[in-house]
Amino acid sequence: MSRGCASRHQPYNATSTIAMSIITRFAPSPTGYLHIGGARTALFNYLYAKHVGGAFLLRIEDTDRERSTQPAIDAIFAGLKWLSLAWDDEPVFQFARADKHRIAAEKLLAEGKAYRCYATPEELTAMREEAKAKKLTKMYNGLWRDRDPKDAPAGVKPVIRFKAPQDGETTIEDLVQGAVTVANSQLDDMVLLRSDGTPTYMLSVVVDDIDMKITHVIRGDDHLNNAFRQLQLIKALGAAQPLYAHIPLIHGPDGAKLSKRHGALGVEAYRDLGMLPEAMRNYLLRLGWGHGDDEIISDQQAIAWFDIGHVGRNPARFDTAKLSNLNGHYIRASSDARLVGLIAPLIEAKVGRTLDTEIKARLERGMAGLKTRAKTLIELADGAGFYAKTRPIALDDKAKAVIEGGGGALLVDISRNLDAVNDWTAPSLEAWAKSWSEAKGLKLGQVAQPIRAAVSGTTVSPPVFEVLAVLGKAETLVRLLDCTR
RNA sequence: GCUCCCAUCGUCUAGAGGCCUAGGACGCGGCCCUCUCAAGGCUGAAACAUGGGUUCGAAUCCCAUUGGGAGCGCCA
Repeated sequence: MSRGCASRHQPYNATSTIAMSIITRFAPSPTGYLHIGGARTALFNYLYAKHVGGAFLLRIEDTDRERSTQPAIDAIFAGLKWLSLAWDDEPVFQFARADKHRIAAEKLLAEGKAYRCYATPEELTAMREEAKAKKLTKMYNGLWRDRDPKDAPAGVKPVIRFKAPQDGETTIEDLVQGAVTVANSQLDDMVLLRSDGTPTYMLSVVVDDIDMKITHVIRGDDHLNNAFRQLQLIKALGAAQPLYAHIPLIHGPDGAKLSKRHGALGVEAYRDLGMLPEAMRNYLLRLGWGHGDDEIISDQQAIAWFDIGHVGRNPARFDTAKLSNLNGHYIRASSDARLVGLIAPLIEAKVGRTLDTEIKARLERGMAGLKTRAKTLIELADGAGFYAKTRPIALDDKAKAVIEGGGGALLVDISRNLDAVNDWTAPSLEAWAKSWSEAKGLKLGQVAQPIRAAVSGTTVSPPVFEVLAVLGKAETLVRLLDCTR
């Protein structure tokens, strides 16, 4: 292939042995549902791993005991499964690995690469204010960095801080952003172990990524600034550094950050909105990544084509209209049987009873005409409702107007003549309607609309003669007669 | 405020110095098809943020400006 593997920023030969053992990971914190940005991050990690024949791992970052919840963990699993983003191996739970993290911190302490800090919250606040006044980025001023531990105040439990390099600079060769350099003087000594002995996120991520042998860290670019500190830590721990790919965040339709308070729905919300998982995947893939003029991209193609080099560097806005369009495409492409299975529960909830096999068979026969008219499964279920309703069919206002506006008067005549039609197929019903309306001096629409109104209860439906064929002669005639009374 | 990142139609994007009179898709307008509504086909309007360089040549490379975004916790 002429594009793909050799990405623009990739600093190594992708065909080397390293490509044989690529491992990516998705590492959400279970403090809420799997939101749309997380889903895309997971998708990119999954696709890249599959593209190179590597592994895609899942790690639940549940070290924040206050905010992590089991329902959130379940939601993440459910969301990934719905999207068919299957992870390899068992998920890793970060909190369960706290001992490993602590040992790493103690190792650094023993090697003089970390130190105990006894600064009080008041001192920290003062440092922050001083840093702000001096127009500095960093906050911690190294108060305990070189102080003799003997000076430690009694009764204060210390945190362990990383002794970060103070001179020089740190550069990340980011696969998406390119080389990004920051002066070490901008980075302060981060906390590794809290005073209660629990590890912080920075330490846990680094240790886990090392132990899980992660080769490619693909995540939101809100982590780009963290990457510098993490890289320093990795070096201090003597581990091999991973390759980073910081992908831009997804914004809301108005360009503002997509947050939980600002329209960032969980993937299950899109499922409930009637979106198909393959539409979601296709949409998310195209948000921040492109492959020439291709828009409709199958899973197989996505795996074959996905490369980090073509991930865009600018944030993308979430566009519901395009998602809907894609969803409509995938609904049309779905099998009739699958769609019946997906909308049956929705229809059942609405009509208040279980659909029997006869109704389901009717839905399947009518599906070809229904599915070109829906952008979501909700719309599909709405449009299919009349096939499942029991008579007499309730008419909506527009349908009522058609019947009462003169259409109803034709129905007796129509039903009597239809009774004589023996070849009950859409083409022959249409042929009958054309000749009958011509004979009566009416336009086809003047005949078709009253029939549609009576039979579907609405003024919008699949082609009406197709509907009659799907309904069958008996059901059609009783529905027509219902409207003549 | 400080550090870092980003900038092509309204939106998602193609673009790797000459293939660009800037392509595709969604959305929007028109036409066709037509029993309604869709789908489909054809078609129209619509963008390289601004200013300087570099170069024979810049959407593309460099700098500045402007505008967005992210991060600056004993959160993750």
